[in-house]
Amino acid sequence: MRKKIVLIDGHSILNRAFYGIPDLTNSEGIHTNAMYGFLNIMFKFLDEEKPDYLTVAFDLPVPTFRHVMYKEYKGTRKAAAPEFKQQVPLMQDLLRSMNINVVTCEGFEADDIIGTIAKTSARDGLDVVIVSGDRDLLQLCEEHIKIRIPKTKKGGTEVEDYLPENVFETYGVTPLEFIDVKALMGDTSDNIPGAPGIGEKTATKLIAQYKSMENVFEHLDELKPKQKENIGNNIELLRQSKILVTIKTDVDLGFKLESAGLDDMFNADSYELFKRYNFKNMLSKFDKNMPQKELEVYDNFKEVTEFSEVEDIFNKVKEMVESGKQIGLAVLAEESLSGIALSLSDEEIYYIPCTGFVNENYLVTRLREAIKLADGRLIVTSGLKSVLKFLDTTSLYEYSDVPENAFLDVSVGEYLLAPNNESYDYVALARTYMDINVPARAELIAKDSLEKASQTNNENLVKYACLQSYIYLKVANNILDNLKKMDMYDLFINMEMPLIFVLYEMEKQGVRVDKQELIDYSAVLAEKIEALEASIYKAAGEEFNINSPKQLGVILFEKLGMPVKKKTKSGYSTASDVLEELAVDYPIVNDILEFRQLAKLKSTYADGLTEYIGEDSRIHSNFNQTITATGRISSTNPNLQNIPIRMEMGKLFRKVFIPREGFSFIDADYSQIELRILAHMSGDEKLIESYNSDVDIHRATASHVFNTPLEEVTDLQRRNAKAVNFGIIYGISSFGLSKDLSISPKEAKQYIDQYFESYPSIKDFIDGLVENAKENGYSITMFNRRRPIPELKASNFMQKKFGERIAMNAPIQGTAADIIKIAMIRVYDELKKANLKSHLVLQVHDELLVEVANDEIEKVREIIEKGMKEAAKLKVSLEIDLNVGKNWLECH
DNA sequence: GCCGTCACG
DNA sequence: ACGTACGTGACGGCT
Repeated sequence: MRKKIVLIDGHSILNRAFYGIPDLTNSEGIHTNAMYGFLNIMFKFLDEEKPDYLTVAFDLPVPTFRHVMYKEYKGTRKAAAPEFKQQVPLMQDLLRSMNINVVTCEGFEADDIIGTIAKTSARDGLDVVIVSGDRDLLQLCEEHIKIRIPKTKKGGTEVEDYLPENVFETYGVTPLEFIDVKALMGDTSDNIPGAPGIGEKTATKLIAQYKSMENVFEHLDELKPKQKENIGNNIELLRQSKILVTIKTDVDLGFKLESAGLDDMFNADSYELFKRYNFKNMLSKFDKNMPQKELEVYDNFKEVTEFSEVEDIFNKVKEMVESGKQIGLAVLAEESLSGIALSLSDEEIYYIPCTGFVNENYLVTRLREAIKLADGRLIVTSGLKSVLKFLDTTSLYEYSDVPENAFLDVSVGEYLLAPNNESYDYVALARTYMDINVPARAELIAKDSLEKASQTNNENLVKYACLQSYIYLKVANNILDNLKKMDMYDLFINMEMPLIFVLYEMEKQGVRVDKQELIDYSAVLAEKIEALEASIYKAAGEEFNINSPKQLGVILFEKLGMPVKKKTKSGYSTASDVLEELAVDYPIVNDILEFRQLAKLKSTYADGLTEYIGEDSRIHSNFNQTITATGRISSTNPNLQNIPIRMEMGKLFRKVFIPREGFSFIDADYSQIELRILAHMSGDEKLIESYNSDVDIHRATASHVFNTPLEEVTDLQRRNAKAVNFGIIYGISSFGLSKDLSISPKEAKQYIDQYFESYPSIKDFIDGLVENAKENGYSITMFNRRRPIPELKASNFMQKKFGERIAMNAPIQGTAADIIKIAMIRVYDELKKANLKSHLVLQVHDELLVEVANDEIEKVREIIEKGMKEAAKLKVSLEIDLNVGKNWLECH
């Protein structure tokens, strides 16, 4: 068997990866997309070729012999993007860390290195595979030298493979003749001139016929007069071109095959770098090489079913908790409880399945006994909100006897430390804090439910459970230390941890929805939609799927010939702002707009919400605490934070949200909380004064900006001022404002300039926000919540601007999120303390909806008012609008 | 699984 | 020149 060597054209593959993979940045702001793409391509080829040897060749950033002989060589090539450049040396270091042979050679290019190694290796009896993004290398092709050119197509990479016969099929010339083709036609990207007027077609034809450039020179008389002139007048230049495009195969490299062996690619050094660059899905490659750390622990995972043993474990847990020691807890529950895992130490990690005498009641009882003994945050877990569900489902106990401060939720803690992350599960925590890559749920128990997994693959289920409890316990103090270091311990302990209990209660309570009303409304919508459909089909002259932007685009812009105002990546934009413009001239478009609106209402709200109404006539949506980068909470399954309010047709959905019998709703929302926060944080006297004198804030802004007495501010001026106020909060840009107000960016800029002239301290404030964020790499709220902004380090103009807008917005939006979280906790605590039946049901960013017992309305009104208004002490007052009603529409 | 669209703050 | 306002989630269509 011939041995095989793979040769990679480092620069060209890295470059291809850079443009093929969207920008990626690690937490330090280092761009990693090219490296990531390179590794993907490299692993793919290693996998396919299974070579014995591997070498990656790179250019050096110094002139080569080509530059010396022809000073215009690569002259017009524009400088590479800095995001690319910075990755070149990093890539080389990364490869070296993987013990991969990286070769460079002063005075020569990567092509020459590859050419030399390829030819010598082939001569020495190896199979050679060259991987490059560049067709220039095709000239190296021969029986045992294959060229592979990866192409990034959407849906994966395709590879073009070239052996000599493929080169001939594709180009009609042999690999060696390819050099002459190239010399004749030139190469604009390398600034090689070639003969004027001779392109790829002609050059190929001539070489196919005459076999070499020199032979073409011999037969100039047989050419067309123009070609004869173009080539004949440039013979010297063309000879030089040929030297330039000929890849050297005799460079003195001192290449040793032994040093190109593949050995120990996945070692501790490379692991560090993979982790640093956040190549998460590649870390599993290290598994079989670095298992030591994990295996030890896996051996200590133990399933315990013997009743007396379970008793012993719980007794030990109680002892530990009593003496102030932390334990790790993971609860495995879906429809029902499968079991719990307890981690007491590195040696004692137990999975206790829920079976036999060890039933749910038993487990809950014993666990609660331990929790009640905890003085301090000793019960370490993740997803505490769902753990509470398990602790609460028993009929044996009152849930409220469990002390809140017994728990520590490591995922919520990690969210504060890195709110941009997408996951805070045990896999992510193990990577971040323990440098290990542990199997994810999907790897252990596939798509099975937990119940099914316990029957089919119990061993993996035990591993899944124990791993979690083990990791939670392991990382807890690291996370606490980091929170303290970053001054977020208070935020964690006094805001995020207590909030878990509030959100749990809200989810548990849910909100009542009138199912029949929803179903009826769906039917009404269906009827209207059908009528609109008929009218649209008639106007279009055919039936089509109006919900398909693609089909709709064809009808509107091709068949009906409407002017194209805006395009998307994949075709014509049919977004509502575009359609609204068209509606003036084409009445059919109004029907389409209405159809869209009603279709949305029907699918998302009428039919969508109906699905979620439970046996208790209530919707129990999920409030997620670890999603947003700014600190807001989000709502899913269903999303109850985007129930319509602005449009008449949509509003009606608020009517189906109703309180239970004997209860009412109180809805309270902050009045312009973000602008008030801006007033406070900036300390701007004018804005503070406006709020303290209780004038309409947008009117006051208009008065200042347009230099008009308050009473004379026109509606238009007020509207403009309002838009500017929003703009300030979003991170102002003249372009965004101009779009919002349908004015020119120039006019928008004037408004902004005028605003900043009127409010200089606000300008200073937001400039300061950006400046601080640039200096620190993150923004910060009044309550110390951080948001890292890696975008600020981008050299891409757009991205940096985006980072700047985030830096302006995040502290304001985040502080508002902090404040309403405080309010929620206070309202929750007060309701509980007063032993009231009323409870929070929804939070919509600046609004709280409370289901209130009819005999508690006045008390609860006071609690809400106090809780919200006094949630933070600002330089301006926090005002709320509060209403009582019999449905959500009525009280908002 | 991504895109375009649109619902909310 | 670049080509956008900040933060979310769900749906239908399409690949």
